[in-house]
Amino acid sequence: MSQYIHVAEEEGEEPMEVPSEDDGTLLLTTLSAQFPGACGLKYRNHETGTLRGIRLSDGRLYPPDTDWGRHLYIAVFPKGEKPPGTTSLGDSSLAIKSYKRFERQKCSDLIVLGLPWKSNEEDLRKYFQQFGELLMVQVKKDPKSGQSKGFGFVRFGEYESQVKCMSQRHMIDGRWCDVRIPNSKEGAQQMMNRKVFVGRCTEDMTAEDLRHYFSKFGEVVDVFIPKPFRAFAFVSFADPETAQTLCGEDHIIKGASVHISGAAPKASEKYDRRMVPNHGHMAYQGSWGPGRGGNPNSSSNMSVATGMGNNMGIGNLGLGALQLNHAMLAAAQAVLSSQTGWGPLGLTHQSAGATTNGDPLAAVTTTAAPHSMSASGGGSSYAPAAPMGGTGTAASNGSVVTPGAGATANNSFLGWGSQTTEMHPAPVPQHTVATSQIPNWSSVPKATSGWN
DNA sequence: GTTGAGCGTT
Repeated sequence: MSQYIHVAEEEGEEPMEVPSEDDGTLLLTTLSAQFPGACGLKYRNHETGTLRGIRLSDGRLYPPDTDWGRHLYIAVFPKGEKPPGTTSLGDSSLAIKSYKRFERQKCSDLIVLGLPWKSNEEDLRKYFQQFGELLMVQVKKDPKSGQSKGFGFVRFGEYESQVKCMSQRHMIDGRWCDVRIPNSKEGAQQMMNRKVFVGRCTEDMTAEDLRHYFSKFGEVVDVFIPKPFRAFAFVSFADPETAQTLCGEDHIIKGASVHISGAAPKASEKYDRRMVPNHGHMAYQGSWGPGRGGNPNSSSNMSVATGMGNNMGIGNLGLGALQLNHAMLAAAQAVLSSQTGWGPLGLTHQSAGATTNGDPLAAVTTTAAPHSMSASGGGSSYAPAAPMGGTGTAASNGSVVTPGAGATANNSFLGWGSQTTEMHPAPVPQHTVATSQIPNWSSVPKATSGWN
């Protein structure tokens, strides 16, 4: 049962409506798309006068009662920090720019899919500058004919712009277009520094145990425990800073001392294809789930296989620590090579359960009203990559309109059917799109971990 | 001059 939840950045400030999912939960990604950096929700309990926290699990916020009611919820930010200044994301202020979180979260190139053949780089720039400063705009073309291939790339100067841009679909020159993180090395790299390797795990540590333990340090977006038991795990955080802070530390979990280090193999400081076995087959392929973002692996291994229980003593005691570490490193490399961060290949290790989405980088699940752009007067095919104009705002672009305001809109975004210009008065909630875009994971080549 | 899921000559 989906509903709109009133959320404000602070008590007394203007609330914004954010939509819940059909199951009544609110995706953290939905929240963070509107409140970048937010890690939770709270509200004032008028019976006690105190603030009450909202339960967060697996990237989902759960309603305090049977539903969210009419409470005014307050976005919670890490360590009490919040972006100073503005409450809305409409303007990219310097204040927000200085907010730590945005310094850590780097922009990546974004692929724009579904462009009209006629759209050129100038068209793209005109449209996308409403989200913020653009550092790059490209329309991929056939070298000979100059004809557009129907997709392109953009890059924003500020992460805030990127998040905002990815939280919706886009009407560009009469077609609905999608903006996604490309399946590139860069994306995998960005994910890598959010993931830590947890060595010396014991078999009684479940994914839930690890998630619960590490949530003390920051939002955990994924826990991966290889099966069968291999005495290590991977924990991924929403904030790379959290992961990096933990690196090198020893922690006691369930009475055992685990060691935390970077998930990327130390042999290669920079993640490099040449270091990865089987790279020819699936390096980076599908590192980012097409269409919906999120993590196919997320919390899908809440139970740990116990088939190798009898071997535990051997692994922990019989072998020397160095050997074990080597074994763990080798296993970790094997797992990483087949996972490449967050690839669908992870599903070969564990069951494909419900996915969560705690990753603002891949936040495409929000339901913000799509913007649209009427066909602006055709310009030249090639727009020089360009004067980085000032930070554009929606208001500065007269050609930007919203469907709700009677602009050209259609319902063809329900599928990739005809992109007609049929008028449609009320846009359908966007989250209906996400489910229609869940890819067919089974089409992905199978990986070999090297340990099985 | 057609087409509509995808992933970038640098």
